[in-house]
Amino acid sequence: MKKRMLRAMMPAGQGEEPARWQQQKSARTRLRLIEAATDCLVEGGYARLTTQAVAERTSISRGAMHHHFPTRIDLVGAVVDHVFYERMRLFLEDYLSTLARGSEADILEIATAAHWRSVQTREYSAYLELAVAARTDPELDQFFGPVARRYDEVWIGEMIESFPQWRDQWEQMKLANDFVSVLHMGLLLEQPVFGEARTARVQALTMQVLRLIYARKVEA
Amino acid sequence: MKKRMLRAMMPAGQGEEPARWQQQKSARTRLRLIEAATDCLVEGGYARLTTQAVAERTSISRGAMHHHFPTRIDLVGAVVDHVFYERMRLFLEDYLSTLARGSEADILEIATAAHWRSVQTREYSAYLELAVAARTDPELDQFFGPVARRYDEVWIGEMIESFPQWRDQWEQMKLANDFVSVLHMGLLLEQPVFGEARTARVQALTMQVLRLIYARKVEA
DNA sequence: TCAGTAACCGGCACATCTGCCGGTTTTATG
DNA sequence: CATAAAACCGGCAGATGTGCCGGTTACTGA
Repeated sequence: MKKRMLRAMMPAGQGEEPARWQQQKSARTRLRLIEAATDCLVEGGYARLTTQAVAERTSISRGAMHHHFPTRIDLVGAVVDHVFYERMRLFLEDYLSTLARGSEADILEIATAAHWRSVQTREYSAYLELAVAARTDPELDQFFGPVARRYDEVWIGEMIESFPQWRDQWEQMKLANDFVSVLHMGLLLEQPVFGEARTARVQALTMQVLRLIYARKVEA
Repeated sequence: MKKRMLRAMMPAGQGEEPARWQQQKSARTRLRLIEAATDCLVEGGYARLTTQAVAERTSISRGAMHHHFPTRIDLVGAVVDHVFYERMRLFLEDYLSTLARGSEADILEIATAAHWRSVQTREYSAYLELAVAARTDPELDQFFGPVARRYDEVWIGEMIESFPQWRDQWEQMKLANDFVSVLHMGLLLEQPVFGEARTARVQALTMQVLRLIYARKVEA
């Protein structure tokens, strides 16, 4: 089930804790470093994701950091994996719990609202920073590109599992999915200029389009 | 007419060339610096927009640069103005010339295609870099935010002039406009993952939605 | 208990970028 | 032609970031 799909995005060596205490401590330190690096990313952009800042923030010496991540790009690579994994995990957690709570709204609206919330998380901000930076930084893209494509595949599988209603129209579902992804990303970036009212109107339009796609009133 | 609207976005002191040769030379040097800075932005992101790189690229000494732009942020501010101005100018140039060429496609399709092309220009890449960097850099946002809002206002005026067909439904037009802006931005960023086929499908859907908005088949 | 290994420490050398400065050349003006 | 002003030059100090290294401490396994 979902857990198996999500697991496909899990960063290597982060499964259930192993018996060795040293490895456990190591994993905990790695995670602290990755989390701090993500903070830097969100607060200052890719350029301010610096080894020094991460060391200070975690109170971990640069030497210890060098032991876990010999170079900056090693850390960045780990951040890429972690951000994608957390992004999907957080969305699924939110979506499934909202669904379980049994809202009166229909599933299309629940899913879209959950996706919009997921786009406003710090993990998505981190993703955005990485995506834009990868456009101009081949070294980063070397990590980012493959993981992004993998994420896309896993995501599609996840959606197929989560939306049995679209069973006999997977193509429509994929289109609807791409549509919302693209639209929410742009909306997030234009939000500061648009303000609340215009943002809400575009979101209302989005819902109408999704219903049209589902009802096959527009051709995919 | 359009020229007056566009002029509202023109960077200060860049009108018709003045008689003084020295001012002319100064303006030319400033422009060379700004253009080079834009190149840096597009090729390496906001972080790689560095005074050194600009100096090297233009073969202008750092001293001379310091005369025109005392600090880096001064240069960045000029870049912001220039990028927004050029972005609008290029779109209008493309759109109006396509229109004048008298294509058989309808105006909605022409405008949307022109907008998609405009999103793929280096000026739009520069805009994107600035927009994302401004999210985490207050110093940059101090320049970017106001200009972005101003651009938005001027753009709306420009659209009202360019689309008399929407005369009695400006609200629909604005919604359609926001919709396309947001969608093309997201599409540009997701393109590397989506590939050509999925990108084209979302674009086809976009055209259908625009026609529905125009025909008032969806409520704004 | 006693090597051996993993985790951690902090300093050094090197590179890059920024802001600032004194000085030089070119153009404008009376 | 002389004087001022604008445009240009290149070097300096200071700050920041990176990779690397020898050394120290904590844990592991025989």
